[in-house]
Amino acid sequence: MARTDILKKLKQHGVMPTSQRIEVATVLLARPQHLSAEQIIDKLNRRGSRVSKATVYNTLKLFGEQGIVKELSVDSTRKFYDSTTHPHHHFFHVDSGKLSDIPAAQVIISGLPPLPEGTEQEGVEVLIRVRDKRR
Amino acid sequence: MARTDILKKLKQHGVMPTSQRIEVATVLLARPQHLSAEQIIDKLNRRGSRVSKATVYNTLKLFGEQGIVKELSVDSTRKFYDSTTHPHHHFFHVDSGKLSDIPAAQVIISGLPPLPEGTEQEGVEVLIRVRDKRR
DNA sequence: ATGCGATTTAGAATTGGTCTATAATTCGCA
DNA sequence: TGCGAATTATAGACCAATTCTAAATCGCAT
Repeated sequence: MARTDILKKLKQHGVMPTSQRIEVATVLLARPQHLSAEQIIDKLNRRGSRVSKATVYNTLKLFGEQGIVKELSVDSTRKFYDSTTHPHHHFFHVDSGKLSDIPAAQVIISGLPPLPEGTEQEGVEVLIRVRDKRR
Repeated sequence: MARTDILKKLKQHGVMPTSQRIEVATVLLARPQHLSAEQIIDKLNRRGSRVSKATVYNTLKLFGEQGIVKELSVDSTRKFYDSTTHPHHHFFHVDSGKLSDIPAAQVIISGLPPLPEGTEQEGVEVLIRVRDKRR
């Protein structure tokens, strides 16, 4: 994603594009991927960007709230940040801890009961837990 | 769940029924529910059972491994322990942090892609995120 | 240049959970 | 019934991810 697109995206979502936010966005939005905060910090350091840990966390939280990225709670030891925000599902590889995407487009879930009284739906997530085939 | 049933269940799953394990099982398996470790510790204390924090965690982990309860990672701040172990899905109420069950029986998911190469399926979880209806 | 709100920062604090070393309990068995 | 071995329980130290705090810095309109 080009720098100008990043800038546009931040503005579209009402986020002031500071240099640290641009750095974080550049790393995470580079491609469809799922990264933990720690992985993002590593990548930033490797690029030579000096962004503090606190800022990375603040920024990721802000991006999540503004819909620039999607927070995933798959593994209770850490959060993942997904650069793909449109609805989709995941495979979770339990041996490696890695996620991969399942496009939501053709997935149909039927036979669900009505939502609990007084609630409205916010999202549906399908998680398919897979492991290395043992033979 | 009566004490004798608890005893039977622990034995069936190859878990030696010590008094602490019976206490924890009694609290969690009382009904279909989703409790965090902290909630379980509270309930134990309120009943007057003195079981250490470490033992509660050890026990819950053991129960999870032996299929007596199911560990859920829905909210990345903590784990939930589900007294219902047969396959099913969940509503997650984002405002209250509470879970409720969706029987898996009649839910059908179609249009899923093949599993990633070299992997086999371990489980499927559908999570429907709901919030209070705003009007 | 100056002031001011927003942002960033280092490091402390918090939280959920695990580890370690010790103490207590239980088991197999003579 | 009693003893050593093995298993389990415990307090408290420890750990990793994340959040908080309070001070420093930035961007920019005056």
